[in-house]
Amino acid sequence: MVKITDVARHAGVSPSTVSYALSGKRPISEETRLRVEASIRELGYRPHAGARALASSRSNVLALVVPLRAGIHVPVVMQFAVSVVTTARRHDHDVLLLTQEEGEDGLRRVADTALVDAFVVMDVQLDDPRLPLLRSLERPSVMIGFPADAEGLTCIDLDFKAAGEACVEHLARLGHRVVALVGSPPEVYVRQTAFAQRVVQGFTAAADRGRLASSVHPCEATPAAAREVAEQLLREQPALTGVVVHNEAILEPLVEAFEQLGLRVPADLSITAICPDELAENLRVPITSVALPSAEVGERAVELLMRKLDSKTVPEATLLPPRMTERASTAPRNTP
Amino acid sequence: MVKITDVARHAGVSPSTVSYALSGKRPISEETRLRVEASIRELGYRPHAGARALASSRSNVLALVVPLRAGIHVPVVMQFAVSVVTTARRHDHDVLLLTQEEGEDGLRRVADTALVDAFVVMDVQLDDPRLPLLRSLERPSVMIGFPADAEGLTCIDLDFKAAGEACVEHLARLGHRVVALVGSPPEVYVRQTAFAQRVVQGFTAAADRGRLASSVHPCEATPAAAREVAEQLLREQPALTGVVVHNEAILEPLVEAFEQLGLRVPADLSITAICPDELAENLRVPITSVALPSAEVGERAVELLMRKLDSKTVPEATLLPPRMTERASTAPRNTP
DNA sequence: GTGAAAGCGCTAACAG
DNA sequence: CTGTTAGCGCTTTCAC
Repeated sequence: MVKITDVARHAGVSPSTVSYALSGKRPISEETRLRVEASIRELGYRPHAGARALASSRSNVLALVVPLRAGIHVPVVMQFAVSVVTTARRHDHDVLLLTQEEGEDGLRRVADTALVDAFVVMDVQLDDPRLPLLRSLERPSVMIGFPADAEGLTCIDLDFKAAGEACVEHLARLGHRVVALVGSPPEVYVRQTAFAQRVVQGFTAAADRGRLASSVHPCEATPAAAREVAEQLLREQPALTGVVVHNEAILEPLVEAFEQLGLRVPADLSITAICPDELAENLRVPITSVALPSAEVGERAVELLMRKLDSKTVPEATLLPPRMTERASTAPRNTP
Repeated sequence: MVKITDVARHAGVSPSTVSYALSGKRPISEETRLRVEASIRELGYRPHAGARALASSRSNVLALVVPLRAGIHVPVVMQFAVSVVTTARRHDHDVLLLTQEEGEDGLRRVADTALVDAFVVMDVQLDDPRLPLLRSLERPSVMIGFPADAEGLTCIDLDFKAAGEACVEHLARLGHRVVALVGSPPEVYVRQTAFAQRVVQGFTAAADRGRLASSVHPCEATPAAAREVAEQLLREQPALTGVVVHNEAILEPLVEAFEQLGLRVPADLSITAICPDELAENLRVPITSVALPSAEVGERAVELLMRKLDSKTVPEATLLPPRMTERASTAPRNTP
């Protein structure tokens, strides 16, 4: 294994000069820097991560905490993860994957052993049990999602309330007067996951403001459940002409179910969704949707974390504004 | 931060004794061990990961290499990942997430910096460009999937050939004589991913052996593509009564498409799949399937890796035998 | 069964 | 602008 002293000798400088040439933490003359860089390349030198972590008390590793509870849409989680890794690498950091089997102990463990420098925490609940720990840990963290009390924490997410509002307002503009929200599985609400609730808030507030009749329907993530909800809606709300879907897993079967029940989309029923663009684009009827910007959220989360690691201040709350794309699933209300 | 010398002082022993009490690498008297353990607990001592890695040249971190190419089913990848993390933790290891943005350089980097001790490599292609590197790296690796030439490597996967055979044999036993395989997206075959090809091999071989008429149909991972394949099959193979599906994303829409085209499952058409049990169970018509044992593969992969890290020998190839579960989607051929 | 001490490879004062 | 050097906290010979 080639080490820093080998490089130093080869370049005719001291180890500290090599170290500083690498870190840029003090000025190095153009000439020696080039010589050091050449030696590094020639010898194929790679600094030992452990030695570095020990000497600098920085591991350059972030922990990504992925609980993977029931009712979450896995592809979205994966997109987050990929974008977190990609962005972390751009900042010369690696990513340690932490699932929730160990619970909060896992967080404490990797923090206490100095395995990681900071945390990206996903799937945050309104009353998340990890909050006290994250506040007490001496390492910075960024949460993807908002708890009820975010005091002293850094959070980022799509503005789900505004997303819910945007969907309703879009339908209202098209003349729809009776709308329904088909939401996440019941357990997601029971668990008090913030984002699901905020969609409901936005949906309801916008409907009330616009004097639309509205109702909310949690829905399991199975095609069968989707069909049931479709039937129920038709039965109980015959005047319904606008639907907002906030449940990736059942978007496709729900649309199919409505059509099988004799409703044409968008002629008889307008449908909008809050979901990844990729999903909305690829259905048989492309769906007007507010994008779930997983990649952007992951990227921004890591960038916030990097600023915190540099002891810079960051906003406590970052809400990404909803971005709606009109596709083939919404149309003006068919007034007979 | 509490360190090993603090614990040593508190317990009235030397640092090395604390270290050995922790690692068990040399005998410690019951009495001192208990005293050391008590001190550790009392002081809340956690060994510094970097210091440990530096002194022992073991980081106790595995790299999980997840390429995330097009055409792979994300939930399955996630299941692998979770099971890899869980099993690694059981063996006192953590998991670093490596996507393929960096390509092979990423592997080399984390190996050369001693960030990780070993690799779990997913989504292996028949002619995988990472193979030479993995062979040359001084760190052990286990591949999930089989390349064309696995010489000198350790591989594990479901026996996809046997899985393809099992599906055909099941249909043959039920009296079906004309069968089709609806496979993965074309890019998966073009890329020469081993598992997709092996399903085709097994499917075709078993069909030939049983003198069944058979055909193979790659299919994009979209509902629209599923509908097209269904229509095509009905048009071109009117005698078709048995279908094997190896494409998680389109299983549900394909079944729906067949039924909308007037075929009842299983009365007119028997369907079997190679997919996660969870998917097969939750369709409106539960599907007879060979399980994709993601969790087991991930677990076994890590266990192989642990044996290699202990310099024990392991089999080069581990093929998990297919396990078929009969559900509601297959029935004896309806002989009019 | 236990202790002393020499590193592991790097960073960051401190010194010039 | 560069070199010298003292650790960072742990493991592991070597010695008893």
